[in-house]
Amino acid sequence: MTSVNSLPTLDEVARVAGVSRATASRAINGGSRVSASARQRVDDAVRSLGYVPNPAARSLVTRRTDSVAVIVPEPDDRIFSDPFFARTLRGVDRMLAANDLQLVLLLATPGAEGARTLRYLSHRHVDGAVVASHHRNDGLADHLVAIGLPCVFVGRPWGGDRVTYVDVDNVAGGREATKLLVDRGCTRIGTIAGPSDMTAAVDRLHGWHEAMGAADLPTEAVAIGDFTEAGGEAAARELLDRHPDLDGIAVASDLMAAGALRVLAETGRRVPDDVAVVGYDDLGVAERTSPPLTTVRQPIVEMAERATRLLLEQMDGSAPAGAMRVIIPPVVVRRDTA
Amino acid sequence: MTSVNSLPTLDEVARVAGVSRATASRAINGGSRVSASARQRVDDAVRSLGYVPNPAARSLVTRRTDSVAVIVPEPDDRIFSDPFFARTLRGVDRMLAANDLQLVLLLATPGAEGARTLRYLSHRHVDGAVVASHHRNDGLADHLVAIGLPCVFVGRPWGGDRVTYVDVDNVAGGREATKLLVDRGCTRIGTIAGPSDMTAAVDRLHGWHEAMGAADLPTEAVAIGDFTEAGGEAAARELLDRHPDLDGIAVASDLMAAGALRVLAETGRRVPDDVAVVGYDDLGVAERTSPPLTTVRQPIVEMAERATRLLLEQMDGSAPAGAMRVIIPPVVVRRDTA
DNA sequence: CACAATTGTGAGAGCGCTTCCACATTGAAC
DNA sequence: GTTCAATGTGGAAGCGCTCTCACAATTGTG
Repeated sequence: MTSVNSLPTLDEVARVAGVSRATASRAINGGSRVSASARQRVDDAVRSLGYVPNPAARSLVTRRTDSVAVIVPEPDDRIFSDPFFARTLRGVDRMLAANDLQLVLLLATPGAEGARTLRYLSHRHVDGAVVASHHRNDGLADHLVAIGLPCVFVGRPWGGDRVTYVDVDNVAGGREATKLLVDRGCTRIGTIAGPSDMTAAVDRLHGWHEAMGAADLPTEAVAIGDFTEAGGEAAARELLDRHPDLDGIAVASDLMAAGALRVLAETGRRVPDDVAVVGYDDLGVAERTSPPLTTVRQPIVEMAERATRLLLEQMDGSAPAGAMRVIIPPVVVRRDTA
Repeated sequence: MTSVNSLPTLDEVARVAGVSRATASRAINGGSRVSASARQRVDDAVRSLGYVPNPAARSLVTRRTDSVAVIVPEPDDRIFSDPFFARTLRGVDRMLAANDLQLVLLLATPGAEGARTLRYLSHRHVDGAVVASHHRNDGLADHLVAIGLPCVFVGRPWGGDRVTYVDVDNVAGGREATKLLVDRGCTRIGTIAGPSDMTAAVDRLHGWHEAMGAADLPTEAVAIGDFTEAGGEAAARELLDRHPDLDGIAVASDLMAAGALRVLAETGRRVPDDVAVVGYDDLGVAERTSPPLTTVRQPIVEMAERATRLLLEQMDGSAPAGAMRVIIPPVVVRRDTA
């Protein structure tokens, strides 16, 4: 009951329960091979002493820490605005909680800070890692493979077949989104792509090119944004400046699309009549734009859960040897902008 | 160099360096009382073996874990939309990183899940805790005090003088915001308050009452929102329904204010000419509403950093005995809605 | 030149826990 | 009644590290 100084140890529990430390340990850890009466006495002792096992001592011998890192290698500003991260965290946490594992969040700003993250991982402070969204050349995948830490990426990583990952089929998503514009009769279709150091952005742009090629349409109208609303605004402005006659835009994220919609409204273009727009993500933003955004759904929470499940399999050794990949088909969500 | 199976231990480092384990340990831990040559040999050995200390073993003897929990006891949906959490995380992480501490994120959904969080904390998996935004009756403050874990709250906790916290003066903030409306000549001023189980919401409402009382204005027009945009929308609708003649609204958060602005636009009211609006938070949302929102700034990142600094003092014993509180004065930010 | 103070070092005792092993007990099988 | 497995139990060996303590080697002081 007293909480100051030196918490009760397993020895004390054993003494109070009148059993050996070994038996007490077994009783506490789901123990098989413990008589009902012993277990009962141990339980009582635990309760009356307020005993809680010392995780350091335990993990010293079990070689497990029962915690998992979520690594978010992202420049600060995006974390604030993008619903992506929060949802990823939620999906992972939900899965971990169900397995009595703790989530350790690593906010890995690139550069010198990144070294800190790598160091932490090397120390085997965690049993595994989920990497949320990573950029080219951050070396994370390589490092994780090198130290042999179980890990899963949410979103296709660069140099991708060495690690397990879960992703939406972004090429197909980009293609479908663009096709929607083609099918409604648009002929001058531009795109606002994401930063070219992220696979999701590259893949969606690739999909756009595929659809444009299939429809025999020109592919000059490309602008790059940074997945933020402000970035989308700037990109839209640039795009419309260069191609004032666009009648359709495929945007690589809803947040950017929201920015683009604002520019379209400002410049007196009606959506979708003058310019049709398709976004990407459908994480809550798309429902709130005006008009509500037609978009491609990324089931982030589900992806995160799936990824975490794969990680758990790696951690308990039940996963097959190589790197696995799970590709989820995209779903187009029709609202009012296309 | 090999990474599979059994990492190198301190013993091996010592052997390779030709010193005792004790000396190796000293050399590695900023050691005083180690000759330059010994230190050099140990450093070389560490490098060549790729040695990293085992944190479990270390914390077993030092009784420190070098990690700090951030507890976010919040229903899921808010975490996604509110910039508050991301910024808090960033402030805390920045401070922890500077002190070589790790951030362990505890997403504590209430109820059964809450028990998991409490259990984790009892286990002394962390050296301290920062609690981000807490609700009445979650018992967190009591529990933390009971187990004697160093902790700091960001935002005034319920039953507040038992734990250290950092907060903006929300009463003053609510008062100033309302006064702004009074001073510009509004006489029929309503408010959209936050949920009454959060101190920030209660305090801001209190400030509103103070300002209204001082100006001798009626205080019937109160609606309650949940700090989300959708909640603000609903509350605004209700408020205008009951009091169609309002000429000013003090809203307890920018997100809710954004919802309210939309309702005002929909119902054909001009802002600020017909109805003036003041928000609260200024975390990026306020700049993007149309028109841009006059609001009260909460310097969240700074608060989080301050809180973390206080926590660190508690952890290293340099803090004074009792519970401390830091109250930051609010700053009104004028834009176009009032 | 004797003595004390300082510095660097290694032996060894734990930190609190899990788990292997050996040793009773017991009950079933023949 | 003997033989064997199954079942509980405790002793004891670590897990990898830090840190106290005793001791040797060095330096400084009178």
